[in-house]
Amino acid sequence: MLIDLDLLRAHGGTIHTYDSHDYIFQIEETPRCYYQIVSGDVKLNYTNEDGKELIQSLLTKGESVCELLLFVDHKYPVNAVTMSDCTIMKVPKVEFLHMLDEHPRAAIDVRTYISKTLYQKFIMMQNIASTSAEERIKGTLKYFKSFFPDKTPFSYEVKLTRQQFASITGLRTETVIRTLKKLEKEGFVKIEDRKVYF
DNA sequence: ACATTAAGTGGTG
DNA sequence: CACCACTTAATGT
Repeated sequence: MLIDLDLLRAHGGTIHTYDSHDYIFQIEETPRCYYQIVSGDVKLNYTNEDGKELIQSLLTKGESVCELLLFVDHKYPVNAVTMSDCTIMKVPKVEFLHMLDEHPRAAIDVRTYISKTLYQKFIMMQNIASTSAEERIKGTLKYFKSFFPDKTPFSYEVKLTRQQFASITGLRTETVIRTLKKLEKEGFVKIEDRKVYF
């Protein structure tokens, strides 16, 4: 949990519930609130000029949603879409900023969180900049698993659908499917009941 | 049982 | 690889 819920509540925070596939905010909207996921999964996405969805990042409980936009004067560059039923703590921007002034600990946590996610962005950018689909997928798998404590082979199950995986790597779902099968033959991943283990 | 979504296959450019 | 067409498997109501 990035910031204690009671602290957020004490600064104007309120709980909101969303159904799966709801928009928390959309591209071009002006950021006015801090959002912290209490439960559920959220994706940040946008549609490219070809009409293809590209996922910028995946967020889960405890994380905040595009909080960095509260520190700069820009509109949202992505949509925030729920991927499941969600409950989210929402705090008005002004009160959130006041809270950071009054609680250095929270300010440090936010700074650390932003740094961490920015670092992850660097890693993903390098993965996606790879020329071959195989390297992109390998890199993305390693990236995902890096967040899990169990480092033993095939201990990590990819929870994403092939389609979502494609939207993250910028590849076609057919390419993801075929490459994944190729990686299975190479022993890089294991596939059981259509589930991918790495 | 029927509709919908995801996985998988073949073939073309 | 992307893109298109289509089949098969899995899920949902």
